[in-house]
Amino acid sequence: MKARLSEIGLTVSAWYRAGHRALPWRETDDPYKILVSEIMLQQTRVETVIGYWKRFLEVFPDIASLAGADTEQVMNMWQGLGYYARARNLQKAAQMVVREYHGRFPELPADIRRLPGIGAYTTGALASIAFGLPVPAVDGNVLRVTSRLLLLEGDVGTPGVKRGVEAFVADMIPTGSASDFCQGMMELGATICTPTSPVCSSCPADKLCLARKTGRQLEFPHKQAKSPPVESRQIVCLIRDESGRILLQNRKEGLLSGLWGIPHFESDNDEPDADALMERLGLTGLDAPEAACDRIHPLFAEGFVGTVTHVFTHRKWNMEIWSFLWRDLSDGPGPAEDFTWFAPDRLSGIPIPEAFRKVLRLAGKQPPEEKRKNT
DNA sequence: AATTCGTGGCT
DNA sequence: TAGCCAAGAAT
Repeated sequence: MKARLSEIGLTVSAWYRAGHRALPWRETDDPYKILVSEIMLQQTRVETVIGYWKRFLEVFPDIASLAGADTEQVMNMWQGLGYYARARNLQKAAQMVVREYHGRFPELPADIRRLPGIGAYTTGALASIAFGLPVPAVDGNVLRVTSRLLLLEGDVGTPGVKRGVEAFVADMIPTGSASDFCQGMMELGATICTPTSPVCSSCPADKLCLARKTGRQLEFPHKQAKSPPVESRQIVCLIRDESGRILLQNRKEGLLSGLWGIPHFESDNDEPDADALMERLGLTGLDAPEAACDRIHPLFAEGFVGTVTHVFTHRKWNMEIWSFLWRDLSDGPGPAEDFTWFAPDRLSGIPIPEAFRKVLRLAGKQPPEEKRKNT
């Protein structure tokens, strides 16, 4: 078996050396820049990452600049990329490298693994790509490729099977070619050994693949189906003041934390519930359910704007947008501390997730803002 | 082990 | 089109 694994490793690394896609992070040997690419690439497509990676490194060209940056600006560079905990963990990792390793990126896999946001895969990727160490980097590509090559019957979603694959892959790594092999396995999965239509006739490991030999390529990898997103009805409250500014909340935890959001709450009622909105805004000094339409109340309901749907990995928001005017009634109470008023022309400069940008576009509070392109 | 955490492209 | 999926990690 080991001879077989070793032959696969030599074949894949040689294939990678002979030719591969030119990706920008393959033109550097700076561990920091490679780290940024690896974090961005987690569960994210290459084409999407390219533009973000270039822009990010223009603003944070080295690990010290990222460590010392304003977190809001880091989130801003990440806006639209998703999985925002990655951005906050990346900055924490940068700060840890600066503080505990004097800005010198740690080479020991055990040290790399301790950095926030870096798990088994990213540790292997950095160790092998940036430092040439023989450490397995098992991502979704490698799970698929390996499960096909070896006809692995286990569910690749389970930690046990994944550890088993790591052991197999570790025995594939050719001496002195850890980087080419690591990237070769992923390149193979991304360009040849694809999920639904593998091009086996072009595969360098054609003769070594047990799935190919038995015509069972599409049966692998085995994985259990994910449960569909849970739907909910969200009442989204677009609140502007008399000077046209919009009220946003800095989200502190859970979904979309670290980004600015439009005040909203889950509801199954037909009309927006004034009590729920008051509670959402932290306005405990006021009462009366009818208050949202009362003339002496700061919040004046202007009416229904429209609906927006947004699907997250495991949630689906069916948003109903309602418009309110916040009237300055001299001494009245204001929104809670995590709320801030923003002029419409400031919205393009702060991190706001796609779900709420859709709402802003619907309401015409923000220019359509051309989609970021890879340049 | 099972959930949580975004977004966009593709079938 | 509704679901699947992408260079996963944290809890």
